[in-house]
Amino acid sequence: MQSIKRTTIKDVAKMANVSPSTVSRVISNSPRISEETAKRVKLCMKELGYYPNAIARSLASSVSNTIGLIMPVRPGETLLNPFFQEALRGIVRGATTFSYDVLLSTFQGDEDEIESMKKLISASKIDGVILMTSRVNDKAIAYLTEINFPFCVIGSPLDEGQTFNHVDNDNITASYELTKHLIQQGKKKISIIAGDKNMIATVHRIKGYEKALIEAKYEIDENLIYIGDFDEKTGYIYAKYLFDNKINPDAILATDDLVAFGVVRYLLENNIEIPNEVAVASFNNSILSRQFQIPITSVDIHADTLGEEAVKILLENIEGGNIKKTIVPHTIHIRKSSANLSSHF
Amino acid sequence: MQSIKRTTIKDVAKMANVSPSTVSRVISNSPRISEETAKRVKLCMKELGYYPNAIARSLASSVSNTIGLIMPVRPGETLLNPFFQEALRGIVRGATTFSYDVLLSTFQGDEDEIESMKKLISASKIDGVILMTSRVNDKAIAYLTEINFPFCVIGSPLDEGQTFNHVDNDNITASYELTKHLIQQGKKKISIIAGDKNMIATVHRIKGYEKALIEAKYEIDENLIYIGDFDEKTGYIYAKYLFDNKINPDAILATDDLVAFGVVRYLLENNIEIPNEVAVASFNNSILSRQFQIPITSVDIHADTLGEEAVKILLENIEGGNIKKTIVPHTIHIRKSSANLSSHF
DNA sequence: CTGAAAGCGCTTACAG
DNA sequence: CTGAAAGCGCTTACAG
Repeated sequence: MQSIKRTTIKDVAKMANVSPSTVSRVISNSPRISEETAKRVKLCMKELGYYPNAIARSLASSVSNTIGLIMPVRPGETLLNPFFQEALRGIVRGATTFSYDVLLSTFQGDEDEIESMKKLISASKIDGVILMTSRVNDKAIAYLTEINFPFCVIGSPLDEGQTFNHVDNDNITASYELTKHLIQQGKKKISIIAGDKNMIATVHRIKGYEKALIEAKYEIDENLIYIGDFDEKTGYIYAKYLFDNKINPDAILATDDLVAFGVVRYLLENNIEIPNEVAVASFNNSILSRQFQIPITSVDIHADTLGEEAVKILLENIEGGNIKKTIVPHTIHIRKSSANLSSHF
Repeated sequence: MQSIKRTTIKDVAKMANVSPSTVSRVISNSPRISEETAKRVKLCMKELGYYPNAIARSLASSVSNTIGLIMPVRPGETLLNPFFQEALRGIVRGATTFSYDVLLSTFQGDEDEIESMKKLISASKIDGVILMTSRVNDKAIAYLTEINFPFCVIGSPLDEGQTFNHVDNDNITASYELTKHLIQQGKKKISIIAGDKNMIATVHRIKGYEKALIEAKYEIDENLIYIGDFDEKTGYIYAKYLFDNKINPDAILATDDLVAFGVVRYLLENNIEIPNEVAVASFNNSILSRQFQIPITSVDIHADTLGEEAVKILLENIEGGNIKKTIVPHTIHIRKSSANLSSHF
């Protein structure tokens, strides 16, 4: 098909008896074109089956109408978490609304993160970037800020000192409320098993947990706080550790459903009764948390909304808007893993 | 940052005292450049922090190094199915291996499917397309074949008559084996609840089911065959229908885990014992099928491998290769929903 | 092995 | 309201 001559703006111009400039203006809906001319040109475009070449347009105008999605470190892993899938759904929905495409770009194996980003941006394939996470001392955020390239983070700055476009939940409050719920269930020894310690979300969720403990005048015990990865294994391993070492908490807060699944699996295997002996609660409200062997109390962070809002903020930024943030409200779903429910919630 | 003059091939040429053509050849590793020159040019590129502009390159060479991923009809729905997530993972992995990016493009709301595709291809943003499904009388496949644009389908032709690049499981055999397993469990009245009837996978899975019944000299009963959507609701509704109307099967085969979840939910709510009264089996082996309230027997179709293989075939096709197909072997996981297991499988 | 020149298909000041 | 011309940053025959 490469051999077939493609229809260009020139063909349309010739047929409509106008200049290519005029056709170009019709395509971009320039107001400076007479209605009559516009109508005629549009007719010719349809007649010829003409569609604009986005690449040529990009080169001439430095606009690609494409959002870059950068996945942290290992794409395989990220893509496994249901959170990503949800967020992606929102991003695609948002992008579609505004006629943008989404480019999934990943870091080549051993390449340096910033190097990959430079390459991607210099390639001119994207107008802006959405980062799926924010980390402590995030290099990607620092770099994008430095070169002043439009971006929006799904996540938050560590504290108020730093400012950049972002959408997030109020993770501190969500975790605080979840912990408080466990306290209200009469739990006295609440452990937290968290994912990746470099993620701001992890830091915030631990903070909220501690805030609730302090408020209830519970002691903050280092033996109850564990940090691993965002996976089942982490949950299983630390749950096992807690009981092997007779630390015996009566509640475990996991910072991600996947972690909670590992925790529950350990508890079930060891015939530890949920929620009476040990209550479990977690984050993300993936379909699994609802349908799990034991339905798990979980915070719905509305990842799809986060994704959609991130697109909105990014596009405003591309248009020249100021730095913005959006906080998406969370919803806590209490289920059997943390409460003796009489009926279905 | 728009104001900052970007480093171009000309700057590198000037610094290295060669022509832009030479720099271009160094970038593309042309063998016709002396090692010495290449080395010098590369040094200058690094010095200047030069990265090639992929858009300009695309326009000049008609190659974008980007794969388009076209999602069927409603992006929101597709993205919900774990199959998609798995396949996407494989696609991204495959694309990364060959230094390709992945463009997620979706059909605008009410636009005609082919119209959207024409627009996307004319835009020159992609070198080839991966289609996530194959359907009966698939218009997208027909169109891409007609214009001879490189593509690969995750799915199969309806029969041997049609040929196009594709990767798939042997769905007929997988479904045949799964049904046979239910028969071997002593089940006499096996119902099948299938997703979207326009999908080739659905057609093939029903075919495999019927093949097993015929072989076992069971009657093929229209009252046992139901077709809906790829969702929980479909499973729930038809399970309810089966029992409300006293059809009372002793096994239900679902063509997707999501459908099976609906089936199981109905059975549990109505205190129908699994697997003794009714056995359940399904497809896709999503994490949920393992961890569900009752672990569900499911066929692992290895969607991530399907995605990765689709990329390989597509790239070969872009390079001018012939039409190919790859069949990825499936794995059946027998779980408690269909068999009384003494130990964990 | 290297360079000059044309061209990829658009956009956009500038001029009228 | 419209057009001629330059330019976006590359690639690639063609010539040497």
